[in-house]
Amino acid sequence: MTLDEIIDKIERQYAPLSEDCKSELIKVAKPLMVPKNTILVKEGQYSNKAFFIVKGCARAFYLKDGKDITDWFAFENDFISSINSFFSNMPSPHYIEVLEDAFLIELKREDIDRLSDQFHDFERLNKVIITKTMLQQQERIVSLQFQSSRQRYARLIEIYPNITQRVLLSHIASYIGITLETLSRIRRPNLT
Amino acid sequence: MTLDEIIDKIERQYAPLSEDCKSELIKVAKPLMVPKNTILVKEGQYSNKAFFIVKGCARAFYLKDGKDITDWFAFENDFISSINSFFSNMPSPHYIEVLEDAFLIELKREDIDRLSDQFHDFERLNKVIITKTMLQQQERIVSLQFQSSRQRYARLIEIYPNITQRVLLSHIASYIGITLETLSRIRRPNLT
DNA sequence: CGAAAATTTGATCGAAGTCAATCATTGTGG
DNA sequence: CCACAATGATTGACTTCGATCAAATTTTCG
Repeated sequence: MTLDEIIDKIERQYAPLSEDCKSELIKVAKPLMVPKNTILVKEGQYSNKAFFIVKGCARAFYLKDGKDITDWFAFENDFISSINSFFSNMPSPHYIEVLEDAFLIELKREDIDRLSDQFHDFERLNKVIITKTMLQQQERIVSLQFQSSRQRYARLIEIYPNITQRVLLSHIASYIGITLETLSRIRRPNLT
Repeated sequence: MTLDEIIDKIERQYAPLSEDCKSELIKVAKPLMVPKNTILVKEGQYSNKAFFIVKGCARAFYLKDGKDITDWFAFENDFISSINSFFSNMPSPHYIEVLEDAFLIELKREDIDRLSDQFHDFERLNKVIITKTMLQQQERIVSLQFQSSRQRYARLIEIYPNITQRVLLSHIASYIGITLETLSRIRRPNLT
């Protein structure tokens, strides 16, 4: 898949870009093939990179009292970054880990900011991506606030039907705010 | 406080605007004085309005199985809208209620969209506001996912030191995902 | 194949929920 | 301007969901 085709995909998924903007974007978009288990961003690092996932998947997680807690999953056509570091310029509380051999596009914040200043189109693309993220987070807050662990798991499966084939249950468990053991019990053949 | 002064405030708080953009914005910004307890948006309504709070405060909440659950607080210099309705064009799952006699600025989505198309500046302002919201939500997710109810309450007080004087405890309780009774116990003079 | 990693299962515990009653504060009509 | 009704907050008793600790079992992969 060429960079042109990938950018087309991004445009279809999010918002269109002018030809000028696209040719500038191509100059700074860095294709990246990375094997499973690669750590893209480490805790404590100032990460000014965002990754678009062409193929594969990744997660953001952090270590809280030695426990590994997944905070975000990203699959094909999603972006992932260390949200706090990228947007607030803080040392990243997150790690970002690639979960399957992946094909990514890396973008630096300085390039994103420059293109956003230069092209109204690109600013809009940016806004659309952030808005989508915000809406996903909104749904997640509602889920964490009022749904039982069963309901949260059911909802995750609704959104990502085959997620269990792609990521470890322990990652899913911490993502929906429960322990691995509880998730295992939830998944057990019904004993009504 | 004049509309000009308010727009200055928004610029300082979020992002600057060109003179052209500001004069267009003034044409569509609608000042609004509303008394305490006013419902600005009702559940089921398609709301295409966002409100900037000059003075006073408001909350977004919804009714889940008859229970009133607060999903968002907004104070001076904050924006509030029915997030799903405004951004995804769905019937609003939320109510928006004014909690103190308030001075608001109402903006319609069609105007916001038009100004965003017309002025790169305004698109950026938009993006900055949405980004800020997204980062707040991020913090809230982390809080709901890993902190005890005590920690969540302490954190809320850190962010809004005098919130308890401005909103009901029942609203605070549901916002941090606990019952009113649990909040009451948390607040009780320490019994270590 | 065999060791390490991932998942399941079991037993017990604790934080927060529910239900119910009481206390405190607020605001309105006589 | 007080009385008392309505609303808001606290407290108590009991229950429940999911956490923790501890194996046992299954899967993955070198």
